[in-house]
Amino acid sequence: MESKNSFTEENYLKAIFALSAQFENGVSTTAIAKHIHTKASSVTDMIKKLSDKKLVHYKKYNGVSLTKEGRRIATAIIRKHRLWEVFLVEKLHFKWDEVHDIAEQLEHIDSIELTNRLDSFLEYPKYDPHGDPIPDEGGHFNDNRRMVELSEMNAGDKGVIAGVNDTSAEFLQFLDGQKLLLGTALTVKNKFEYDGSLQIESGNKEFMISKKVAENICIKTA
Amino acid sequence: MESKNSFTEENYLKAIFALSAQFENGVSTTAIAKHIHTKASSVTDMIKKLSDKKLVHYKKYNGVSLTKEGRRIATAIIRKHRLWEVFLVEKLHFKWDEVHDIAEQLEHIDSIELTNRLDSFLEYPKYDPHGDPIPDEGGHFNDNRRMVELSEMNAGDKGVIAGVNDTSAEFLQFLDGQKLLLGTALTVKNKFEYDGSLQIESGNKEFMISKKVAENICIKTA
DNA sequence: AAAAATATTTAGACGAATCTAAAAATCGCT
DNA sequence: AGCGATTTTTAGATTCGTCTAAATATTTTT
Repeated sequence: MESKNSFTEENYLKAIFALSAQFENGVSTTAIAKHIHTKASSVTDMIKKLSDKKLVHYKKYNGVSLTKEGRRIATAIIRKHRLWEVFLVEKLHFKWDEVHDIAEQLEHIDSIELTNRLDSFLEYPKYDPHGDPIPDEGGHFNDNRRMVELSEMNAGDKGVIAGVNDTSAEFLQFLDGQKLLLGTALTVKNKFEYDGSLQIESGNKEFMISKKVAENICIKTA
Repeated sequence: MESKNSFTEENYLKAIFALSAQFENGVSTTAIAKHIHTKASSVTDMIKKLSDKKLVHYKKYNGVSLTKEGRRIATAIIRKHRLWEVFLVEKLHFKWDEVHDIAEQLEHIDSIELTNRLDSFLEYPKYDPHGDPIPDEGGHFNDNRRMVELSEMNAGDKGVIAGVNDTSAEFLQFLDGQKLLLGTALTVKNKFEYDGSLQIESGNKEFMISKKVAENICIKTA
């Protein structure tokens, strides 16, 4: 029996999933609070509810992690979010930095049939417009690519922009202004060790990128 | 300043709009309660809130009607609902009787830009798969369709059942048995001139209708 | 190892949306 | 006009998600 989780519960599960990548041994209350812009006490309350529903493992003062069922729900939401992003960019011609807020709403639409038909309509895309892999119906992320941060690359290396670590509107607009779009091919011409900045060639232009920016650009390398 | 109405508020506004067609001089509390499957006391509470927000006109014991702003919001939701229904049927190949529940969710997605791009993607449809007119961005329903008797239609014509000439119990029961209800969309597949009978497709079924029956069914056609 | 700083949980309250039960107003009928 | 039936509103309780403030546990520093 599907008991129909609220949007709020789904957002907590999604946040815990996202943070689980960084905090391997249980996600902290404050990390979640920061991530969803709420207070630690609210997080504790919600975690208790999710724990009662057996969607998270929880022991007081010990951090939280998803159960199998919790992970299933979280990946289903991510699948929906990313499929809708593909739809918005490829069919409705939104720019890839405009779609997040809308997808954030669409991801909660509850219909497995809809999700699978959307997947088919979009011809089973493997990656969303930000370069993030789209899990299959079973929740599996099949990403065979080698992704490195631009900051890890060296002079002479080539690659294609396939994602970002910072998804804030400011950063995305900055990239857009620099014409650093997804799928943009680039070559590292030079790396300056004293401040970690990189000289980049893309298309016919050359320009400098700071270490901080380079750490937030993910490159798919051959 | 858009103050962001809750899903619940939006559903009340939609219900009041729908019921306003029948109950010309103010919609009753119980009518709304029946329509949204809730209790009259809940309706009274919500109406007070909507009245405070100036979305409905309300005087105790006197029924309720939409203000200009309330009507604007209601038609915007109907516009979204019907556009999404077109998307689900035409692009994702749902059948027209499967889409209501999903559209009921999608209609609350908050993005004017999304709605207008969807409209454009669908090539500005005038009617939804149930034959109901889709209002424009200004909330105007431009329904130019004529009412004709089914017997006047020809092969290839599409329309929606909008009335009957014969109101006898026998005839209405016959229609009910054939699932030819008000609002049912249908297509004329073939017309046989020697007896005036028609081959009709409705939903996923096909069947024959005699000239006599066809003369008593009124169709709204584009 | 004790004190200070930080993280987490508890306690208590609030607004939203709902319900039940009861009171008040209106309607319908003779 | 008045009485009963129906409709509508009020009063009070409940659940959900949130908050602040205070209490408790853990971690860091000295």
